[in-house]
Amino acid sequence: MTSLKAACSQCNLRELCLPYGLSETEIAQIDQLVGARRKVKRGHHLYRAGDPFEAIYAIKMGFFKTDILLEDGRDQVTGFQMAGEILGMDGIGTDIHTCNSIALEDSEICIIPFVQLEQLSREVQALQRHFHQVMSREIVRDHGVMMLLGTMRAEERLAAFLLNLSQRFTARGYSPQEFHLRMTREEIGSYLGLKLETVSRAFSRFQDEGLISVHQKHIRILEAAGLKRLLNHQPP
Amino acid sequence: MTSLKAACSQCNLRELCLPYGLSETEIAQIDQLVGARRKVKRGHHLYRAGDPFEAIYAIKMGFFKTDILLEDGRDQVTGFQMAGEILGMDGIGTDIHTCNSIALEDSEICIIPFVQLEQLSREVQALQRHFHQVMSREIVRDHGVMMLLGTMRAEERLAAFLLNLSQRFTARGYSPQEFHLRMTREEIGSYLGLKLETVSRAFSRFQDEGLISVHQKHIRILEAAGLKRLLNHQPP
DNA sequence: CAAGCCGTTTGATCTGGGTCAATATCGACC
DNA sequence: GGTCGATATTGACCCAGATCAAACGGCTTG
Repeated sequence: MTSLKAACSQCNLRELCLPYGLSETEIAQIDQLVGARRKVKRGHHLYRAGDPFEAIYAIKMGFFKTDILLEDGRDQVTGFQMAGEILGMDGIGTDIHTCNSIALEDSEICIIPFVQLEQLSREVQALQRHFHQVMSREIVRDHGVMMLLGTMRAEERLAAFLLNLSQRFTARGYSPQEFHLRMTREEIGSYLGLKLETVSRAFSRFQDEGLISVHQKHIRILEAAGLKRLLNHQPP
Repeated sequence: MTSLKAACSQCNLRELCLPYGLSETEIAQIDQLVGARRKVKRGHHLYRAGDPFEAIYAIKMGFFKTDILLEDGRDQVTGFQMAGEILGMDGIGTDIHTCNSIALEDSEICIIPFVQLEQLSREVQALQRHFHQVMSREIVRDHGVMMLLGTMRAEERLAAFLLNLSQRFTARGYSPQEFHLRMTREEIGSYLGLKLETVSRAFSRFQDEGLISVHQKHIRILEAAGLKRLLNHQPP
């Protein structure tokens, strides 16, 4: 575990991340707060369900998934997180993490000790506000996933998933059309409530229809409008 | 709209609600904060998707559902809320509510203006802490629903739903075995990602197996252990 | 570069829950 | 107390996606 001192003030993600909307002087205060950086190798846990909760984490670079494991062995991926996004808020409620957070590629995160975050957000109103917004957005995102799992058919789910990834990559300065998936078909399936074969078939069908091109984990979106059309169309 | 002054200090829900864990003097401060009570008649909205966000709401008495409506007409119930629970946190992220909140029976809520809540929680650490816990628990609850929608079969979903309701009624001093559902089969189905016929059939099957007795909206749990067994069993 | 091992694709078949339809029951309102 | 619309139950049939199975491609590793 390497630990460089983090510095939000130097970070090009600050407009996507926790410091969003803060003034220069306020960001300087956050620099104090953010403890250290930590590297997490691909496949390693950032935290596990059951771990005591001490901090939330901002992704400096890399890609994560969170999942929940039931006693009977079934598991569910609850989210994929990329640079600038916040991990660990599941632990605040009970002081114990309730899911696992696993790096899908070699990653680096900033540790934000929670006691100090609360302390500072009692002093810096804009920070308090923004932290509440981050939590609320997580709730709204989860509602979106519930919608997806509860009402959409397989192809709609995958289309929604691809468009969501595309949009998030775009916000980070990458191409909206072209990206490579960090997760396996099985992980996508778990997130979308589908089996990996169904995910694979849906990819193939999208490709046949000329909406995307797929080669393994490499995705190119050829016709975003076609994917969007899938979403707003009622199932038969 | 009737508006009585609320008084957390007098409220028998305070140990379930926002004031949880606060001292007498701190609760007195909350009394200042909580604006007014408001009655919401059965079938009426507390707020709608698109409404500007101004306050969160604590349910004083009654029963609510939240739902999301897609442009194409599909909708999904995202939750059912009962006395002592908090509504409206979906609006914090964007300053606009993202779902509808509808009373399923004549209800009464306490209005907690959000600006003032943030103000006071900058001063009262225990309040800040608890509010963060409430939000985090909402996230964890949503993960549970994702798990349910993503990995469970129809009967498991319904069993989980009944046990969850039972547990929440118990926490409010009602019978764990006997309660009446405030929502229709269709609303249960929407929440659980099932059609109303499937919900109805699952109820009938539970009744045939002697696990519960159902008469319309009246439920009596006869063998909670049997329902729990359904949950921890892997699907074939 | 051969051997293995994942991860992925594709085909064939099966099934849980959706769909469609008919009937039953309840509660609200004249 | 009778009518009507909303809610619930039950049956018959069907299909999207699961399951089972086989083969393939791209890596890592010796």
